[in-house]
Amino acid sequence: MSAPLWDNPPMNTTLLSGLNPPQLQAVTLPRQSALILAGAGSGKTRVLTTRIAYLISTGAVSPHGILAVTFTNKAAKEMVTRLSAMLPINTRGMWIGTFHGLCNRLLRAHYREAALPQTFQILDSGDQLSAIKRIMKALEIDDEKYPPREMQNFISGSKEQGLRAHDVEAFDPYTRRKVDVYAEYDAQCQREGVVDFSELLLRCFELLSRNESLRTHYQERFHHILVDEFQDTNPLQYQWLKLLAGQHNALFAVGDDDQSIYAFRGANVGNMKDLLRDFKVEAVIKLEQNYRSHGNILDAANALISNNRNRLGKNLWTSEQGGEKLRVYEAPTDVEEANFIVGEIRQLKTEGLKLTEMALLYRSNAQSRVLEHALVSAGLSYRVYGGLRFFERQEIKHALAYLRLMQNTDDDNALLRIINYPTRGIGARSIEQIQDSAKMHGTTLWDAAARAGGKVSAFVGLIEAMRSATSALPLPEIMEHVLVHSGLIEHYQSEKGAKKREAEERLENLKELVTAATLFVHENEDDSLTSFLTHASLEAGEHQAGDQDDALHLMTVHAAKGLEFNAVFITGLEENLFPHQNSQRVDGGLDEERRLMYVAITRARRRLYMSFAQRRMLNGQVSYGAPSSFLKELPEDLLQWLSAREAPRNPFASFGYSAPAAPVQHSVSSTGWRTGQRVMHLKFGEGVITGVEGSGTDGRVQVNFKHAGSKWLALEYAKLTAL
DNA sequence: ATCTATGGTTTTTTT
DNA sequence: AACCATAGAT
Repeated sequence: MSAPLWDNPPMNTTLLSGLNPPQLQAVTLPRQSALILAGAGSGKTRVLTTRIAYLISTGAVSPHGILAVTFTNKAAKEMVTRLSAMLPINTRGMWIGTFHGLCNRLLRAHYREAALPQTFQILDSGDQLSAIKRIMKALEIDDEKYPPREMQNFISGSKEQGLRAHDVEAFDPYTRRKVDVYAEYDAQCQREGVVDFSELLLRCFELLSRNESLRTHYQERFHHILVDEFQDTNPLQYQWLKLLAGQHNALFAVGDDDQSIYAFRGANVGNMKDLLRDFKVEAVIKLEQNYRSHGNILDAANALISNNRNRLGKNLWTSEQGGEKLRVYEAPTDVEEANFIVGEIRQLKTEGLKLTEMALLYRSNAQSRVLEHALVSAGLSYRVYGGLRFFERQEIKHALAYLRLMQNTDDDNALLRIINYPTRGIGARSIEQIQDSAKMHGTTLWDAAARAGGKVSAFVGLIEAMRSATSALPLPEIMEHVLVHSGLIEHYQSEKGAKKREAEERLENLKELVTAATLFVHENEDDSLTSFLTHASLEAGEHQAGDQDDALHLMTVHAAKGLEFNAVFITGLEENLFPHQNSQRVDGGLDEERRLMYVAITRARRRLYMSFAQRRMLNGQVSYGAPSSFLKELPEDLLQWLSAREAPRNPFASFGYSAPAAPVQHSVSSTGWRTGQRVMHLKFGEGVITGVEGSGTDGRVQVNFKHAGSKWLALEYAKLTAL
């Protein structure tokens, strides 16, 4: 253990300074279970990390005795970073991580007891779905009647409740069939030595509940368990925590019921009330002072969330009263909404606000397209968070599948993915034969393939050759070898025509994969292939380069939780989009959407824009939407409408309320040009109007050209064509 | 066996 | 608009 730092606790002056009374109370609480109700922007992360630092530096516990759980890798990383800044300790060996990451760690350490192969691999949701499809085909189940996606939700959902197939109550034949698939799926995963996300948790839970000595060992070790975003825990996670806490340990849970936005994934806010009961919690501390947002923003958020029932009750306040009003903009179309936003961003930029200080939020990933397009035309740099992650790209998954198969030949999923990619003359017919043979002999596909001849045995030979050629190589070189000898590189290089560009990007990504491997080897003690593959599954999205650039943040509202920005744009505030249509089918769905809106609003420190469009492209066709009902739930006197309300273009739509007309911004000026208009110039080429001055032919316009940059042009001379 | 065209379906949010 | 699965063409 590290030297006792608790001889001279300097934290009373530095560590604890600046905490408000409830924060201080939470941080210095004696060892007992507690629930900290921490509102948005109330210093939740600070309290959590400071408490850990406090416990360690006062000698209450050694770093070894702490278990800190978060939901995202980002949050875990943040905690570690802050902690190392507060304390001169090595955070490396500490158990700080996500539920999935920690369970993985535990299962790796006790793989035998958990009945898993040492190098078990993790299926991401895509892998899981294809595994399920495979099972369904084998069981000859009609995928019209049983959509694979639904099956996936059923299986994951059951696991998140802590239910194995035989635990699920099936009263009707329909459900019984699903249970069959669940059971068969689990058996298949076991055969192949793979686990899905929820299996990590369930397997870990079962391991601890069955194995008393192991359970006791960890219970005695983790004297203090701290959980972030407790409102997002599902029943299984809660049971897992209970198990580790045992009778004697303290569970320090931090959460905000108003920010519970993952019920669709099995999260159960009810866990907060259960915690109070199960742990006989006496310390409920509310952090209600918000240090983030101006008063108007907070007032709007509070007004909105007050429409929800069954809240634990919290009153968020700030000493920063007032501030700007919330700006609301109604655009005719999604494209014009995007152009408006671009205009505002430019303005904010000239006022000195950095792009990184601004965020563009939307309800669903598909909405980023239009926004991105406008940003590209305007030459503004941005960064999309979430969406398709690096390790989820098909070329990356293909490359990794080779590695997985090389390491674990039982992995049928991996084999099927690459046996004919790139194409090597093994078609559907051959694959079927292999599957039949495997079934008949009761072996894995790999063994069946090894028995076959011709092209199939050539494939088997290829994998084996790669394995022996790379067995002694460091990770990045293994990677390179596989990329070349699998034929992936050549395959993408030979792509031409329409797919050329796409293939080039894929090649770039493959190169990037080698870089990622190199980086991984440098940063991790355990630089084994298994470890890297685990990293790829568990931290698929964390791979973000160029964070230091001044770039705008684009992300879903979900992804924005926990973040804050000086200026925030909430876009697509239309009924059926936000709140989302599908939420109406679910019990309590609207309340969850409202909490989501609450999260969105409370991301903003100073300025908040909310916009919507009368018309937008949705699923490939034009749709007309009414303004989001959430806008009506915001106090009118906190809002500033930026657009005059035009008559709705849709004769069938009638928006039930009107707002005071405000000066129109970005309207067509007397020059005949308006900002956001795409134009063509004979010499400079394509561009977008970003500013208009003067009137008639005396005026001039500012155009940002794709290639020639930004220029002011006198209308009298410049020949501009509208695009 | 593989490529291409077609048509039907789809997307909410994610560790 | 993009993705997928399947049928038909090569």
